[in-house]
Formats: sequence, C-alpha cells, structure tokens
Amino acid sequence: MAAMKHPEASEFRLEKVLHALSDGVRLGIVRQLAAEGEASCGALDGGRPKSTVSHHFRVLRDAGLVRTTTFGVTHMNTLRRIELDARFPGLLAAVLAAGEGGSEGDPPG
Amino acid sequence: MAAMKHPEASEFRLEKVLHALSDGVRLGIVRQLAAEGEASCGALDGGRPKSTVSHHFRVLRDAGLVRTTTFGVTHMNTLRRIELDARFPGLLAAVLAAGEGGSEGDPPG
DNA sequence: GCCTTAGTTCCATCAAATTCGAACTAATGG
DNA sequence: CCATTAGTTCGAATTTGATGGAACTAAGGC
Repeated sequence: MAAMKHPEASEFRLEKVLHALSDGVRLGIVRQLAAEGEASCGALDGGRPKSTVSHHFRVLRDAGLVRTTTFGVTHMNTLRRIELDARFPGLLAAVLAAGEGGSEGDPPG
Repeated sequence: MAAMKHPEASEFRLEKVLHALSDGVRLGIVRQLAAEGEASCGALDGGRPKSTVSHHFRVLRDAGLVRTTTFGVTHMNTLRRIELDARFPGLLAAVLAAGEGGSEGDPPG
C-alpha cells in the first residue's frame, strides 16, 4: 500500500517539530487529532484545497507528529503521542494544553 | 532609555513562540540564556554580524520569550520564564529539556 | 564636542514556505 | 475496463524569513 515514509522517534528533530507546530493550519489539525483520536485528511481540510492540506500533512509527518495509515482509499491520521513524549517529554502536552485564547483571565462572575 | 516594546503575557501567541523557537540560532540563544540567566546581545552573537543577531533578538522579544533591558550602553537579555510558564505551562521547560541529541540510546558498553 | 561601544534600523538579496490548480496514482465498485 | 473517491506530486506564483552591509542612535568617557 505504498506506506509513506515516517521518521523514527530517534530521528525527530526539535526544530522541525516546533516549526511544524508554528503554523495555524497545522496546529489546528494537531489539536483536532488530539481531540478526536484519529481522522482522515479530508475530515480535517477545513475547506482548503487538497494539495494544500496534503502539504501540511506531509510537514506534520516529516516532523514525526502524525502517522498516516492507509485503509482502502482513505488515509487515517493519528498523533504519535507516545513516541513524541518519549523523545520530547511534555512538549506536545504543553502545546495542546496551551489551547485557546489570549485573554483568558476573564471569568464572567 | 527608549525601552523597546515587549508584549504582555496575555498577548503571547503560541504560534509565534513556536516559530521563534523553531530556528537553530534562536534556540541556541534561548538555551544559553536558560543556562546563564542573563547575557548581552554581543555575548550571544556566535560571531554573526550585529544586524543578524539583532534580528533574532527582535523575533524572540516579539514572541515574548526574552526581555531586554538597557544598562548603559549594554542590552541585557533574560528569559521571561515566569510569564511564559504562566501563559503556556510546561512549554519552555519541555523545549529546554528536549535539549541534546538525536540518537541518545547509544550507551558505549 | 568628538570618539568609542553596543545595538538598532534600513535596505537589498537570497532561500524557504505557503498556496493552489492540474495532472497523476491507488483502491473500490459496477 | 471505466468511473469514483481520496489523496499525492508537480509546477508556478506569492509570501515570509534569514543574512549581512551601511548608516544611524544612545550612553559614556575624555
């Protein structure tokens, strides 16, 4: 099934991971994968053209952030959480926890 | 002393921080600042021209990673660890811990 | 006031990333 | 075999970022 190339955990490079995460589209994909466990490329395209989305997935794969598996005609993506955490402990967790806004110190009551 | 502009912690943007850290030169600066506590721009230039170094410090400042204070003719830089950790808990620690090699599972014996 | 030091700003250049259309490939169904 | 679906690869246009030289600014010292 022409499984695409994924780096081993020992080949992960911090700068590459950080760069992959420094883009809004990709960060959104990663967050959604973290929330949903797995998803196809198409389910995460946000209305963008296929070639653009494919490019972002490639960056994420090359950095070691996601693993893509082929199921028939669909490509399923998952976060490589365990391997990432082994190589860069706490990093992904911190990025995912960082989450949302810029002014969150605003409780309503 | 024309104190240069630093964003408030609430203005920190995750993508900007990750982008700032995704460059080797800047990551080196951040690591050295983490190790030494504080340093002037010149002490961290690594032999690069001043304009280049100044550019990198600006990126780091704009992202909220470092604070630059003017002492006479010298600009002293420190990591904004507390504020960073308040806004993105564990992130900087994870990046600094990530540290070193790519194939560290290589004990000699 | 003039010189030096430390860094910034301006400008141009070159390299790397992002975007997206169009053509291609792989798997499935009739 | 032909059509469809899901995604990749190619190629080009645009944007963003890195680098570094030259001129500038701010603080001190003489």
